Amino acid sequence: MPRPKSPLLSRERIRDAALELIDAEGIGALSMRNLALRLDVKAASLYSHYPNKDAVLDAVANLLTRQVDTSGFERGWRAGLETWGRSYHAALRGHPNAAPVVAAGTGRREDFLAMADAVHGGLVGDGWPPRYATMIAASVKYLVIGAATTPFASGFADDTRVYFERYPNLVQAHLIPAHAEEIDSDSFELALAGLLAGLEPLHASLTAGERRGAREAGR
Amino acid sequence: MPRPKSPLLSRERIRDAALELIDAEGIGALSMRNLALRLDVKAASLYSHYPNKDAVLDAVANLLTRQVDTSGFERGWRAGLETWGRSYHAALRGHPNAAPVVAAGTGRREDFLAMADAVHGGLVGDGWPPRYATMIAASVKYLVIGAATTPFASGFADDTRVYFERYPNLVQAHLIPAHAEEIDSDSFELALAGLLAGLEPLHASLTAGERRGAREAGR
DNA sequence: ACCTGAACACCGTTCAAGT
DNA sequence: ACCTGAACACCGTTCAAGT
Repeated sequence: MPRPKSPLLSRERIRDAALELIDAEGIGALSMRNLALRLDVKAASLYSHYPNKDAVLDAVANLLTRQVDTSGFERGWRAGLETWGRSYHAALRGHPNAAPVVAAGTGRREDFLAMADAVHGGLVGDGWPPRYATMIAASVKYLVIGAATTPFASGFADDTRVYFERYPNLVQAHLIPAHAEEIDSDSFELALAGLLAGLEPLHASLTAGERRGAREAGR
Repeated sequence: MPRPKSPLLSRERIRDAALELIDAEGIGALSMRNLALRLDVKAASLYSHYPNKDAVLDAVANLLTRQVDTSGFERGWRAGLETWGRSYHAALRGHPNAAPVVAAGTGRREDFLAMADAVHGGLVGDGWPPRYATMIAASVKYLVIGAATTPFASGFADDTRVYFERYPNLVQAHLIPAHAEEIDSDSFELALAGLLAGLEPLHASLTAGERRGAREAGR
């Protein structure tokens, strides 16, 4: 049945189906043939809408990136980083199987660049010199990506008894799967809070004159 | 030429060749057929030494994990985390193409568990309650994995002029490829220093009595 | 313009066969 | 025990053909 009068596919439908497939069966299950099957279509048809598989993955990554909130910088650099970090983290934790997709190849994705630009602007706008703004944005991103792609507690074997003899220090609550998610989110919050607390004196040590100079040079 | 008197392959030779291949051509180039080619052998031969491709990748990950130094905790929790974080980061940055391999599936790898156990023991031994030890170890791991798998500056297009119009805030030094590596390592150091500085008052707020109690309950 | 069938060059893995 | 050839069920991608 070639060339139906109303198209069977669209870029959005393909992208959404790809995310569903990743959520349900993991990144390993996302093949062009498998994706086509889900859309009641043949694999070759997808190439009428995306040039290749990577482009489909980019569309998924952009979709998730657009959920990230960078509006908090209106209330200062600290509130901005908190809002950004938490919403970024939440977007990835909402689709854990897709997190590595979002983490990869960030540098040439449209919506990632828009996000990075907003964050950098927010930091420079509240007095951080551009070079610090770059490093601080990178730091928070490291935490988000690390937390989303390798949650600490998950991945341990379900049968914790295996560990008892060889790894005495690890036999703690964090090996109990039921606590895993809570410990992961608490760890992210602790790290974010710790980092922001550690940056506070650095920001304070910038004199009013240095802050103004940084703001002017930043644009 | 089946069954030579002295074996052509060994687990170590296969694992080392896999790392070389990943370093030279990236993770995408590591196929069993390609790996076998490099060892002057057929793909099926590899299955006499490893049950599957994942096991080869685990061997590579374990090799890199064994380079990580957890001895610093003898000089206190802060020195321990610095030594651990830096050596972990350095091990992954030395093989950037392999970093995602090390990041994945950590929970059931022998050498990762030994490392995590040493870190946890070092933190609890210097007064952190077990639950905090878990979260702090997770935090530093997040930074290391995030920094190693998605270096901030890399991945931007070489031609930075593309960004000028649309992303005014991003047109800074960090878009210059020559500075990328320096900014990445500086960012990691800033994040680690910030996090440790932020944790200091938390550790100090634990009274001597609470510290003793934590140490006793931690084993 | 949009979908299909068939083909190409790849994969990971298995297994009987050789020594 | 260790290596091979051949096969299986998969991949991503291309392209002529159909309407």
